Amino acid sequence: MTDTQIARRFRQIGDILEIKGENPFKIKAYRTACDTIDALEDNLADIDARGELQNIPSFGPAIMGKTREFLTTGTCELWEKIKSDVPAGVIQLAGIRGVGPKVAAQVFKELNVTTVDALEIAAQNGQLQALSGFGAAKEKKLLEAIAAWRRIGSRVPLWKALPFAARVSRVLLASGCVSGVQLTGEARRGMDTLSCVRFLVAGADKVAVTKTIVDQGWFDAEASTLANGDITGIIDEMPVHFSVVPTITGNVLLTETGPEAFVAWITGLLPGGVMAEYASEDAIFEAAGMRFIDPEIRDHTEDAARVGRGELRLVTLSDFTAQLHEHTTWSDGRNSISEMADEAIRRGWSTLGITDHSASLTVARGLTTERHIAQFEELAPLQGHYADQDFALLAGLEADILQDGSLDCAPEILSQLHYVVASVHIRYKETEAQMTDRMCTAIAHPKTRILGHPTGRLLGRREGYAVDMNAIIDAAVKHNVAIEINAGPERMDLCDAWVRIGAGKGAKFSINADAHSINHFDWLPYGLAMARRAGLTKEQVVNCWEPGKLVAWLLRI
DNA sequence: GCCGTTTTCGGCCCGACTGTTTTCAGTCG
Repeated sequence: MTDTQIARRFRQIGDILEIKGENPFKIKAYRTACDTIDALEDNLADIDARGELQNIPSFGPAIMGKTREFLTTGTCELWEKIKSDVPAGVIQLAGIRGVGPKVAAQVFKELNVTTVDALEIAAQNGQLQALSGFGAAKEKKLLEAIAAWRRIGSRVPLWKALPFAARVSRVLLASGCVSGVQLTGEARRGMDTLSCVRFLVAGADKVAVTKTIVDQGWFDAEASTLANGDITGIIDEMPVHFSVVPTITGNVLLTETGPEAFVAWITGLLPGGVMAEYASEDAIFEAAGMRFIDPEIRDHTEDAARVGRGELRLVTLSDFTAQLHEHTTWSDGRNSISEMADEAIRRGWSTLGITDHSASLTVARGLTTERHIAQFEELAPLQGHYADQDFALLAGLEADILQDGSLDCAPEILSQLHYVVASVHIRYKETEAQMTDRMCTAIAHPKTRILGHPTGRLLGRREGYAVDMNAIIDAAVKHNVAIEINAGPERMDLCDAWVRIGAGKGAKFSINADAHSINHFDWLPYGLAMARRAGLTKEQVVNCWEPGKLVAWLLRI
């Protein structure tokens, strides 16, 4: 078995055990094993040959033993025992909001429901009301949840595609017959969700490359090889397309990246209006009399043209001077204040705002007034220490926007803070009018400088709350509050379409990793993707401003 | 299941919300 197949088996074992009602921590252990294997640099067989399996974090005796069974026999005792206990469709049911493992198991056992379609029909026919714990209201909500699941599930979130792409690159490049791997299409253009994950794979021996791809055991079912040698199929429920080419030329890369309208436009600017063979994309743009046009802006030809003419420069990672929305061990973060600050310095930033959760978010150990005072006592000497290094450590707070729109923080604490990131975490299910009022009230608070993850969406999991985003943007502009582009991979919130509208209304933005550990700063490209697709420049992003200007703005000086 | 260790076994995210129930189970953040 390949490592990918072994990882997949561990995930399937976890899924089945969950429906069977096993110990949740055991389930988590199998899922962790899957993620660990996916992230391994080396392959399992080599690691085992060196006798180093036990050195892999999250590998204990049980996972290690089953890994060896998979490596030597292609299966394991536990898998053979449980694999036919729960149909795959039942596991899928648990992905619907409001349906968890218990309900999935219940409808499977009592109604023999094994697919989402069957569950929908059962709900439409009122069959679920016969089950204990079900009533008309729950049945109605379930039908809505299934509709939402269909909307959400129809596209692949970028956060799911990128780690997969990294694995594809690593494995294919190590195979010996592949000379280059490039992610193209919507993913290269930085879209938050994709209709298909597309790759260009280069290799002199096309037959060998194709065989290598198919033999990895990635595909959920049989992959299809098209007439031109391309391979398509479903991997981990993602539509995936591999274009196999001898070398990755500029014209192939440009065409595969798309979109079609952009390719047609740039082709029209080329000599003779024809796309000839170019070694690189740079060569194409040069021939068209343009500078390099970033993939993220290619969906908007007018902006793309401005980039090409050198009139628009999109914000980039190196433009950041600050991060303004960060958590530490004071709430639900994994690193201390000084660890976060040291990391910020290492990354070349000059300002870091510490914004732990507020008291009402008890799950995340939000700061009570007493603990806030204690945090100030820790912060004060650190601020002096870092000031000596020309680094500003700011006392902030991610304050919950309470139901009445007030900030979740005592006035005596609020007055001591440098600024507040105001976010909605609780009571999502208000009407649009209520939520809009609530958020506009929070935006109007003088301490609020950033509106955190404005829509509350979670890609692939949850649609945002109902809110009038036009009214929110107007309020943010009026009160000089920056709208966050949260770079959490599952959030990418605000989305590019609204960022574009906001920018048109003169809004400011703040791109934040919402980091809960020093590694989470690596997420910034997800937020940048939204900003760059919307055509933002560094002037429109407050945490790209020079430190003096930024701090003055934060403090409303 | 794994982990950390008082090297043997308890802790591991826990409380709010919802729709059911008639005191609670399941889901979610």
